Amino acid sequence: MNTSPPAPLPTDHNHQRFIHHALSRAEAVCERKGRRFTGLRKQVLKLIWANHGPVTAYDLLKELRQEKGNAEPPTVYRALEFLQHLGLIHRIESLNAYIGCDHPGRDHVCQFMICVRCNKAVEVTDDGNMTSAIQTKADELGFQVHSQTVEIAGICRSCR
Amino acid sequence: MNTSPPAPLPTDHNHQRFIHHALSRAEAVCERKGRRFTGLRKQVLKLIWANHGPVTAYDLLKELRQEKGNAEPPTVYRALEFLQHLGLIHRIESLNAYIGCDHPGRDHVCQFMICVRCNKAVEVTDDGNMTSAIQTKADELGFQVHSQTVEIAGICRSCR
DNA sequence: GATTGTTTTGTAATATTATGAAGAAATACG
DNA sequence: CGTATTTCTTCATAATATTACAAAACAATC
Repeated sequence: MNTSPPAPLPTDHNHQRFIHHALSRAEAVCERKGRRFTGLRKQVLKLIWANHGPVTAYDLLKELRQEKGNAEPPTVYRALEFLQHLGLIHRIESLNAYIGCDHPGRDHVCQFMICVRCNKAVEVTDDGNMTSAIQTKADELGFQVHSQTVEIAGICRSCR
Repeated sequence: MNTSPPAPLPTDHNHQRFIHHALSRAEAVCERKGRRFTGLRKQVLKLIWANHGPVTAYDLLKELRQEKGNAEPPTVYRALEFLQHLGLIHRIESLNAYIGCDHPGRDHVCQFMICVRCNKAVEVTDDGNMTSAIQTKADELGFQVHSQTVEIAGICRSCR
């Protein structure tokens, strides 16, 4: 008879590794920028990655409460703000939700394809087309770009 | 002595005409689609145009209350939803605000340059570059686009 | 290893944005 | 007309986000 613990699904296992990777990357970023990667911030980032899609601040708040008993909105919002500033997560405006960034570090414009059916969001890496289209328009208008939000809603391949 | 009423500033005058134009355009759209352009909906659309930039639902609620005494959130939100569905206004996700659409009627992707200093938002007409960049990416991913949100934040020419 | 200044976190209160549900009023339509 | 549908009002509540201030943790220096 098999007494070993149930093997985690491969995807879960991968995901665990993925989370771990994200966390060490985050640690490195903080190090480099001289900011503190405190327990709380790490915990919030971990929760964000543990969810497979965009999570709202209040989702995180609930989970945080389960893990550490107490937590109020500012706690979550502050951690989110910190992580966002360091480019470790992105906010998805059209969902009021947050998601981990696949490739923090380099400055990048960030664009999402968001499935209205399964609620997954994938961050798209721009070849430069989108960015240059935006830049061209901005130049025409004499507009100095600070940041951009590109969120495409639709149906993803697996939900079709 | 001059007893005539103070002449409105040209810009205000233009703006009045502009509002009026927007309203009749709206009326036409409703007609064409067989929807009712009720007093309330007209009033809300007028208020949106009367503001020179993006307005929030609760701004509109306040103004509505001043004009007609009573009004509750659902009243405003429903009118907004109606107008949005008909393409007469757009919602700006990053501001939780609404703004009149310059060129309703034809289906169009919609992109905004939003000034973080003066809060004005201008709707940019895409030459197709942006749209095609997005479409290309979507095709790559097998993603079927429903709608897109492109919001560029920065400093506009006159605020530089 | 105490002191001091800075950053981070906790907590309570409140502000802002948005939706649900039930019934009344207005309108369309046979 | 009568009746079906849509729209509007109202009250209630949910969801999202911020302010303000106190306490705790930390880091840097003496």
